[in-house]
Amino acid sequence: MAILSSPHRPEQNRLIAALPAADFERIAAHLELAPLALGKTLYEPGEQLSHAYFPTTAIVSLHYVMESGASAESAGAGNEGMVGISLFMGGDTTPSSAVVQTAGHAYRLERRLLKQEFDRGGAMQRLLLRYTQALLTQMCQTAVCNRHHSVEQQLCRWLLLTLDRLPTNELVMTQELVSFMLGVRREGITEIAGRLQAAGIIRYRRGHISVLDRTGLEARACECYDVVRTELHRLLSDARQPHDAVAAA
Amino acid sequence: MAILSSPHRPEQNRLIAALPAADFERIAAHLELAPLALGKTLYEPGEQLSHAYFPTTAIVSLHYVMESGASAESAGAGNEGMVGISLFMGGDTTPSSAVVQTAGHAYRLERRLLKQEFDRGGAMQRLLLRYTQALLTQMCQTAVCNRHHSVEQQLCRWLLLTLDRLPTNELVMTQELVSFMLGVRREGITEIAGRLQAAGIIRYRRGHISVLDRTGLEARACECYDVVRTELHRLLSDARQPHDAVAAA
DNA sequence: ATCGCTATGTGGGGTGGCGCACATACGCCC
DNA sequence: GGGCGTATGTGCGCCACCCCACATAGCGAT
Repeated sequence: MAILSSPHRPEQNRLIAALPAADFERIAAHLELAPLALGKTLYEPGEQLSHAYFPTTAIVSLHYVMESGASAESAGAGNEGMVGISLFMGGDTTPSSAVVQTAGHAYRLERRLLKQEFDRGGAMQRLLLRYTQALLTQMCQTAVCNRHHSVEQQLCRWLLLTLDRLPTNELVMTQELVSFMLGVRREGITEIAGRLQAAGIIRYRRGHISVLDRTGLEARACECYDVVRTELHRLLSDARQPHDAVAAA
Repeated sequence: MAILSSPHRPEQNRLIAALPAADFERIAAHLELAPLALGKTLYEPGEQLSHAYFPTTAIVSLHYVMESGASAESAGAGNEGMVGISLFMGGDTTPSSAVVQTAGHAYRLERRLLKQEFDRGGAMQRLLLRYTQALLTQMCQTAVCNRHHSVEQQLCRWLLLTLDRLPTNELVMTQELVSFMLGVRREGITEIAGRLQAAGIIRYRRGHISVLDRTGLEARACECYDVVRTELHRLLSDARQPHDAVAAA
């Protein structure tokens, strides 16, 4: 219960951290720390968010549930991004939902304030649009990956992407939950996890998965991990560049 | 060779048609008609487009080609949309490519003019962002569809989406090309097409596919078609609403 | 009308992932 | 520290889809 000197800071979210001081200060007072419990649904299809969420330690899965009940993740969002694209893209809602995949915290910003800040056309807009493009890449990659890559490759990709959003090398996560995220059978995950453990790449016990050999994981993952990671880095690393640096080209 | 009184008009593209007169007139003179030949690549991974394309009769497939050579479409763009999201989203490039799937025409607008218009923060920005959200929905749906639905369902979905972008009920398209779009085996398409023809839903001959029974096609397609279509309609039908009509809520 | 390229048809063998039905065992809670 | 709920392990049979190797036939070009 660290009431005083909370260990939480908005800058733990990389989008917020990338904001110029002036922009940050304008919204800082309105950023509200919210604990996100595992399994909590941030929004359901067609439901409008009251706030945008900027995760610091939590990870949120953008999920689509089909009529049959089957589902799959199309992308995830952790400290590198935010949840609530539709608030500034103009659609207000989406047909997908957002579920907390790893418990933790996020800072949230009221819808109107986000929109207001976005409409200034400054750094926040630039950042959010670039992040949205990174999200597009992630979804595109998920689509193609689902088509062509084995479940083992996809599991490795997913573990790496999740790991990149965490400070430790341990995921608090049952195999059942992982299978839910990937939209595959739980038994399939069990079998593959067994293989990976036998190879010394991961170690797990009930509800915990530790990555021992990141390189090994990368070797078994498909190219999709690299594409998503590289593209995210590219889009956000030079996010402070002037809006139309391209005009120089 | 209708040199005089060209049958082409920019308003055949629904995004352009949705622009208010003032915005349209500002760019009208700069819209350049471009023929898009089947198979032409508009951009490759990492390559910056010089123009944004607003298809009228052409259809462009947003495609991702993997290291292995396998590939799949993550979304398509026809007269309901445009090609060149990354020009205004700030990333300039994407890791995917864009290939002409159905020959036809598109109006193109120079990169700088598009960006300039986008940065006005007016109707064009609103429209492009909403369209981008529709594209996100399409990719998300493709991802989940690739995971859970049969090739037959996916083919039906794809035929319907393509049909919606065409004035006729006939696709000029070999089965091989269709299989390339969906990222599946050509033989699989042959077999399914045979079934659909036997059921009187389609009729085909070398390089041509005619849809005879749209309802039958819808019955065999997965829900994904409806989700994508409905969401596109929702996002673009009220695109003329004030930017923050939501504030009234 | 014929030729030849390319699109379509067909079959066989292989396999990854699914669904189901359990056995086992970890670890939290009392 | 024993018990129980839940997470993990395992073994089937099955089917959609894959890969490969051809046979056939439509249709444009000459």
